[in-house]
Amino acid sequence: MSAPISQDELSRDLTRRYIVGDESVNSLMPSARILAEEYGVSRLFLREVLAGLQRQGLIETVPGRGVFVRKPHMLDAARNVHTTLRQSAATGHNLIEARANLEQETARLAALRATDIDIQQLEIALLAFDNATELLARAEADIAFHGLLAKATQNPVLQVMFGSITTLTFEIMLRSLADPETVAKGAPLHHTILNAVKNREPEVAMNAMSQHLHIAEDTFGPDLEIPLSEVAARIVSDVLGDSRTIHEVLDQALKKYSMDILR
Amino acid sequence: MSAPISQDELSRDLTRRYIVGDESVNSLMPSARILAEEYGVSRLFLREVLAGLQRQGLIETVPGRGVFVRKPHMLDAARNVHTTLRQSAATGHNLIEARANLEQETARLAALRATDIDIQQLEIALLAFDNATELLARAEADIAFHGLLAKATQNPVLQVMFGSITTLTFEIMLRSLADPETVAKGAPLHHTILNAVKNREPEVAMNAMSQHLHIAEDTFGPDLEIPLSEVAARIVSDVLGDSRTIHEVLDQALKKYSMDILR
DNA sequence: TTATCAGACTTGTCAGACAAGTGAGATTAG
DNA sequence: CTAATCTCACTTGTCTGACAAGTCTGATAA
Repeated sequence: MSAPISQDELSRDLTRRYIVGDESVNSLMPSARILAEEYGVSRLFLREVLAGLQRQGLIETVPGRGVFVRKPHMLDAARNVHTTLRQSAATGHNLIEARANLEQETARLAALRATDIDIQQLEIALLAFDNATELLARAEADIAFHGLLAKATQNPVLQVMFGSITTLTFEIMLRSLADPETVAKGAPLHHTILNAVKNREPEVAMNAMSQHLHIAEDTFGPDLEIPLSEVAARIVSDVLGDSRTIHEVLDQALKKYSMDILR
Repeated sequence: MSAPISQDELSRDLTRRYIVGDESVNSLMPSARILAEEYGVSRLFLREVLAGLQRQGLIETVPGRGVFVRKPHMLDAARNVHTTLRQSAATGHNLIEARANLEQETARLAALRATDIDIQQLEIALLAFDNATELLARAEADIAFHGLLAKATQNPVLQVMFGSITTLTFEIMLRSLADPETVAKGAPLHHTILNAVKNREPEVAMNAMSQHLHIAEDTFGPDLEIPLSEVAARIVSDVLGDSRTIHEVLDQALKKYSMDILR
């Protein structure tokens, strides 16, 4: 007589057995039917556990094929954080304040630690930003540039912290970058930052980032103090329509610029 | 003839209908049977959608009672981020670097904006920290103190960013606070920080926080450069055993100190 | 007035079934 | 012999109907 296993226990056990170390990534787990039988639970019960693991980005279930082990992506975590932020009363001012602190340090550390590959990828993103004619393409290149800087710090914790506000940041970029004046004033600072990273000048990179982030403050005007949730919802539906979610767009954009952070 | 609704669409529609604004919090949603019938989907399908909303902390299903609307808690987001961090190669050095940047700014802003209530709650947490005899109790008070500082910034974005590394931070605290010397050196700085907050001295608060965070660096020694996931897993099983998860403990601890951030 | 209890709810779980997608191996046409 | 096709055994996704367990309400009885 053994007590029935809980979802949490089963989840932990599956993780221990199949999701450990990098060598297990992309491997195929036993089918849900077999696992359910093995643990003496119904397939439905096991499915709920698998759904939990999938939301954490640990696995991916493919219809007709099976369950694959995956390495969690920065954005897997970001998705849920975004919900919390959307429900909060956070304003544009709050976001800029938080970003300023995080990204100044990010720029500083990137200037100290960026690898040649990091710099190459930053150049690609920056070129795409300059050449972009569409709002969406410009925003994609912009968020990629900032994300790649986070990657260049070589610090996973900073990357995840940046990831946690990435979706909201992207939404706000869609607003800022619609204003030509903001683009005109902000674009040169991207180059200043990248040059400082190349020349290993942490202080220069940090200051340029500070200026860059505070440009948005001017253009936002009165919107700076109203909840971002309202602003963001309106922008997203305007730019994307109802076909694609913000997460899908963002996921695709980051892949495009080799932003395989933490993957 | 209408196309069958997707989980995402249903999720969004439910959110729009029942989970908007603060007045809907704690309200009771229609039963799963009724909702399923209304949308023309099976109860199972609707359950999966509800499970997704529950994981985001937007609702809470109570057996025998129904589905209640909830406001997402800082830790709802933290749970998933923690998974990503655990799977990453983050080291103690990475965490301290990220915390130093975030929490120095947090201390500075708290000194500028803390309300009387914030200060009262900080005092309670600090008193509990000083009087704690057990390791777990000390860690609970410690994480609460730092979380309350984040709350005192009045910035939801900073709170969520702190939340995203709270679980990992808590795990590491369980290690640091086991060392008497670290406790002896760190404890006075808590008082320095709180006094600076009371006296509205942002620079003093920031510097004290900086010192406080870098004390841990000395005690970690060689462990500073090995993946935190290994260190954390060992500590947690030692202190908690297998009965309670780290999330349960943390959730309870934060409730104890009125850390109803974002709730 | 108070205590008890039956019944009508709720969510959680189960078993069995079928649809849709995938892939490998057998089969067939060239 | 080669290559295209097809069958079939897998996979996950979903549905239906059923029952257990918890909870609340209101009628009933002491």
